Amino acid sequence: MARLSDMIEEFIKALLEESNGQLELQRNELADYFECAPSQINYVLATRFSLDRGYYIESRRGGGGYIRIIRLDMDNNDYIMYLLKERIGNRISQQAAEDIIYHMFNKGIITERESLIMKAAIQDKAIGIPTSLKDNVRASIMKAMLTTILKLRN
Amino acid sequence: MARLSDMIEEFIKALLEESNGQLELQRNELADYFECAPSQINYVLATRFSLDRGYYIESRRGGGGYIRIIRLDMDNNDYIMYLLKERIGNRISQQAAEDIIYHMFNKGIITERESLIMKAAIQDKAIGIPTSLKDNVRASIMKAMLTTILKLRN
DNA sequence: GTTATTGACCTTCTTTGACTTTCATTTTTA
DNA sequence: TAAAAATGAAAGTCAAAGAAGGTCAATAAC
Repeated sequence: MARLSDMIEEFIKALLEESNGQLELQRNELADYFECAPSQINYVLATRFSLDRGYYIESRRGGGGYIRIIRLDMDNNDYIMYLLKERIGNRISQQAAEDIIYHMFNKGIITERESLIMKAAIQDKAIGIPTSLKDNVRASIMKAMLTTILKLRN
Repeated sequence: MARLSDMIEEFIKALLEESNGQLELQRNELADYFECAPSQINYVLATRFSLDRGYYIESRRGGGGYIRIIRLDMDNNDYIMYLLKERIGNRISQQAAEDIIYHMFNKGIITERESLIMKAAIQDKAIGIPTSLKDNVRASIMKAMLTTILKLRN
């Protein structure tokens, strides 16, 4: 017997196929359809549609809420995926982050303006908390920005 | 599902477009038109036409009352200076920061891509430290990015 | 022993309605 | 007839209900 998670995964992938790699769905609706707990959907999204696997998820709560799933083009984004999955872990120094940003600009992944804005955001001075945590916060901000860029390049 | 709030927002924005950035309306009339509670209009004004998003509201009660919505139009450099020197102090919430970024995009100070990168950098999730400090770090990052943008413009 | 499933509880955003305040107009009243 | 009171016509406020999605830990299945 096929596992529920797998069935939901297949279902979503079929929808993504039909809809050109981007779709919006209602969590409760989908849970109803599969007669499962709504949180089952979150489980499937977390395990099968993670960033690692090349998907980006955004959602909104409240009336008119939704879950949006975006399939990322991994092939054309090797470098960013490498940065997210391997290069940047829990911590990164300002110098290393700047080098990465500079490199992205050189490769034409981001504009010069974008590179300057990003550099501003990851400066020691901007983060301004005890040094022990700075590199952690920087890594986290850096990954958030990179993830957004990944989405943009789709 | 289309949210009522969004429909009302769009409607008002269209009216503003037609009327050169300033308009007067009757709360009850608009509520009638959308068949909703009058206070729904207040909700839309508070969430979508806030100062941070670049609108100013005045109103008058009683017979012949009205609500006036004014789209603010400040010189872009002045606006950034205002943000740096007055609006953003030591702390700022994610919502307020997002509203400001949205407004800057609307005014053409930054591109959409830049706005998304900036939003990524100031998310709660990206900053990821004790809540008590988040707003401080966000204010600091926000100001660093704005300072860079200001430089770019001169 | 890892992967799935469920359910209880939480957070966010929207919508509604009851009650309040303000202002203009009309009606009383000294 | 001028001040005061009543009336009605707005808009404002706030809390509760409703409508989503999120989290996490306990169990179940493999």
